[in-house]
Amino acid sequence: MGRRSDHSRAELRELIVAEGHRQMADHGFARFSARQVARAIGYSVGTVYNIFPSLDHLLVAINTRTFALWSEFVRQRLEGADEDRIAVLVEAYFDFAREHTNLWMAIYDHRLPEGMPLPPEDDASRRELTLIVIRELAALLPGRSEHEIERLARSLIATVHGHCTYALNGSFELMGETDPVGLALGRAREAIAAAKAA
Amino acid sequence: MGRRSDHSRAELRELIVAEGHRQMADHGFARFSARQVARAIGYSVGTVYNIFPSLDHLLVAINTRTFALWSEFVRQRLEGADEDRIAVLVEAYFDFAREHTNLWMAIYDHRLPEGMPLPPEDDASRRELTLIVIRELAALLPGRSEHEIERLARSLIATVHGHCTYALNGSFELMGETDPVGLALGRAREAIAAAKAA
DNA sequence: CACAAAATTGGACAGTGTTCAATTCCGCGA
DNA sequence: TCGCGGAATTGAACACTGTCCAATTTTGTG
Repeated sequence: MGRRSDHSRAELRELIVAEGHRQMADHGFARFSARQVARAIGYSVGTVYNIFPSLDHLLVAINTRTFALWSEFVRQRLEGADEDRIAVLVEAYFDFAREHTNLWMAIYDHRLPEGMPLPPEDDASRRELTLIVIRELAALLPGRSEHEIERLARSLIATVHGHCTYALNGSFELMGETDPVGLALGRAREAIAAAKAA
Repeated sequence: MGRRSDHSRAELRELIVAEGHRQMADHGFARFSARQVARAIGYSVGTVYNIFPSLDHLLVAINTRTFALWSEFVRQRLEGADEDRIAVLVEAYFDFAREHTNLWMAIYDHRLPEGMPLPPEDDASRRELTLIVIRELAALLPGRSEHEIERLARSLIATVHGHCTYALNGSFELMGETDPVGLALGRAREAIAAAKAA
C-alpha cells in the first residue's frame, strides 16, 4: 500500500501518542512495543518511524503527556483546598502515581540515550509540576529569594519522590509501614518549618 | 559439545554473576544481554539458563551483588568517622551511586515480574544497608522504640534516594543546583532534629 | 563395564528496534 | 486536464533479544 492520507501528519502523531499512552498504561514500560502501537491504529511500523525518528522520541512524547496529566491532576486537587495545601500536594503526588503506576514509572524507566537532549518543548511542559510546587512554597515563605524557593521546591519533590518510589515498589509495605504518605508529609513539613525559621 | 565439567555448578554460577556484574557496570541495564554474558565466559546461552531459570533470576543475583558492594562501601566510609556520621552516610550513598551509576540504576531498573518474589537469601542480603542506617539512628536517638527508629531509617533512605535519583538524572544540574548532597543532608538533619525534639 | 543422570550446545521460535527499496497517491504547475 | 515530483506507506530484511528443547557428550554410580 502506498500513500493513504487518511490522517494528516498531526492527526497521525496524535493517534500514535494516544495509543502509545494507552498501551503504556495497560502493559507498562517493559512490554511496550512500537509494532503493537502501529497495529492497534491500523498502520505499519514504518509509519511510526516516519513520524518519530526513533522509539526514544515516541517514549518522550508519551511521558510528556503523562506529565501534563499529572500537572492537571495536582492542579485540580489544589483548587478546592484552602489550608494545608502542602498535604494536598503530597497526597496528589502519591495518588497519581498509585492510580497510574505504569505511566508514572515509565517516566523514570525511560532514559534518554547519551547525547540526545530532551526536546525543548517537552522540557518546558515537564517543568509545570515544579512550578506548581514553587508557587505554593512562595506563598508560604514570603520574602525569600526565588532561587531559595526553587532549591527547596526541588528538594521537597525529591523527598516525596523517594518515598513514593519505595511505596510503589513495596519496600515500605515489606517492613510494615502503612503510611508512606504520612512519612513524606512529615519530612516536607519539617523542611518548610526549618526554612521558615532560618 | 556435551558435558565439560570445566567448572562446578557453584563456580559456573560465580563466573556468570561476576561477568554479568561487569557487563552491567560497563553497558547498563538497557544493553544487558544473557547471550553476551555467556559468550564472554566461553559458554553458550543454554548454560546460563541451566543455572538461572530466567533472566530475572540472573538480574536479581547481579543486583544483590551490587547491594553487598554498596553496604561494604558505606561500612568502610563509616569506619574512620567519629562525629557527624550522618553526613558520612549521606555522602557515601551518593558517592556509590556516582561511582557505580549503571550498577546503582540497575537496582531500580529491574522490576520483578508479577508473582515472582525475591528469593529470601537475596532479600536478607539487601536489608544490610538499612540495618547500617538503623544502627546509626539508634545511637543518635537512645530510648526510642525499634519500630520508630526503623520508620525513620526508611524515611531517611527514601529522602536521600530521591535526591540521588534527581542528581544522577540531571534534574538538579538542569536548574543550577550544584549541591544535591547538601540538600539531602539538610533534609536528613531536620528529620533527625525533629525526632529528637518529639 | 554399563547405564542413568547431568551438563552443554546450538538451532528454533517469536518477538524486538531500525532501515529502506518499492509502491501508491496527493497536490501543484503547465 | 495531464504529468510529475515528492511525500506517505508498506513490509521485507537485518541483527538482535529471551526462552525452550532435542541431541550430544561426559560424569559418577551401581
